[in-house]
Amino acid sequence: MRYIRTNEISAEMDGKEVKIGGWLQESRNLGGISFGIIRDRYGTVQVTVRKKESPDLAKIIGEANRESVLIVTGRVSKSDKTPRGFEIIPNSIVIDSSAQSPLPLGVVDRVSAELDTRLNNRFIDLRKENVERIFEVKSEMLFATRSYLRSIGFIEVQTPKIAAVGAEGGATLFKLDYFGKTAYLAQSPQLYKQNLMGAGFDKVFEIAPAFRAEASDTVRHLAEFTSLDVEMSFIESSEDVMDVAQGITFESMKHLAEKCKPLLEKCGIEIELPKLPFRRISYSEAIELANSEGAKIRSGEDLGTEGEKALGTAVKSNWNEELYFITDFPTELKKATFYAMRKDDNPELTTYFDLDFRGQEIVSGGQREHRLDKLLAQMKENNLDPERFGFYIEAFKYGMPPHGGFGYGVERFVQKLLDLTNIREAILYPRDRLRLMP
RNA sequence: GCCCCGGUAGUGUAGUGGCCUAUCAUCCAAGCCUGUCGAGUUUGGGACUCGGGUCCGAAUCCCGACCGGGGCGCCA
Repeated sequence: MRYIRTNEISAEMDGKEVKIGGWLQESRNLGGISFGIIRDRYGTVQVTVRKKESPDLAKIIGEANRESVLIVTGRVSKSDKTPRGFEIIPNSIVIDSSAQSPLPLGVVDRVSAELDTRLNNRFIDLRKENVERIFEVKSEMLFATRSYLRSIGFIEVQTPKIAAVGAEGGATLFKLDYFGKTAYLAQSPQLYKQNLMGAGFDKVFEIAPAFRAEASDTVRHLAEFTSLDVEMSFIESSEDVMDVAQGITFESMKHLAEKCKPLLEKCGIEIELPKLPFRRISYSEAIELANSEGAKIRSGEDLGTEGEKALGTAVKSNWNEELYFITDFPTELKKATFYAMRKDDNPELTTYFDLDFRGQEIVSGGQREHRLDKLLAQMKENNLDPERFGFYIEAFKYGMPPHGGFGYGVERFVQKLLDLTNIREAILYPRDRLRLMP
């Protein structure tokens, strides 16, 4: 007999024999009757045992520790005394895999646990319905993203995660021994996806881990995160690139709002689709807006965390919007981004933008400098040796189209969308400065 | 890297030098109750991170170690 999932059973199946497997969420032992609640990823069902009729089965339910895996075969019985309108009257209950007691973490206890405790026991934490849902949302978001990008002609690629050079300096690179040579974990597919523009792959995207050895210990940083990278050729300006970042965001939200209603209901959130196009706010306007909400940022200064948050508040109160671009970043602030194209008519400004969601950066990108002489000059400003970037530079010598792209923080999007206080909740097994296990 | 803060049963907490034989909830165990569904009810169980110090006396004060949380810088 094949297993049936809890969501596949209904009151209409009254009388039918079924086999279910799941975790014993709780058992209630009353005078002459016992209830066992069996849970799988889809929900719960109640198994009801009358002690007089089945003393042996009542004993098994009573003896099984919470969270043990039970296999129950029995008959579906229509009942108006249960929330789902039916229950299972078992003819067999097997404790297939017993759970030790006490549990390191309760799945349905009426006390919360600290994130650290939860992460230390992540496999149990993930049994919680509201925790598991986060990853369903993430999965749906990536599904919608792939569908959208493919529908507008992008192909999905995979670039190396072990590399000899990083895109931005060495401070944030994880060093590793590569057959006696020094290599690094990729902090970004930046150089490779640009290289692919030279190869003629005019629209590519990649969804892959990126590694940052930043000593950033915050609720929005991870040492390993999922980077959604896009790169595209023959663009007129960074506006073309922004449209795609906007499209991914919008289509993901639309997919969730329209195709995943039960999931969103379970998450307790409602998605209000953002207006298109997303508001474009220039860097200098952003400072004024942030300052109007109490930030104290001088012109030319970086917005900083405080400024970003204040800007989010300002945009919300002025226009009731939560997704917006910050454009025209000053060259002074993007100096380290040697591949960023500066505006031809005003070299003090770059073509770079951020996409912020409720006061937090989730996307960063822009048009790249594809003209070799300018690129080399910008590398020189950063004291970077082009020799070290061999394969990257070579591609610019043999026909490189105008192009641009961005990096999109998948966990950051999920975090903001679901209003999670810590980004670690948006990744199964977070890696941060202190955590390498599990 | 810098700045703040914390570590008490399995989980989450109360506790600011003697009233601590350490609070409450959850949890666990046993009992009662034929329909629970945050079940109810009775009884019971379980903890001061480690090392040093101050003091008549330390969960409480000091030092160190280890572990963790938040903020900033930076970024996705």
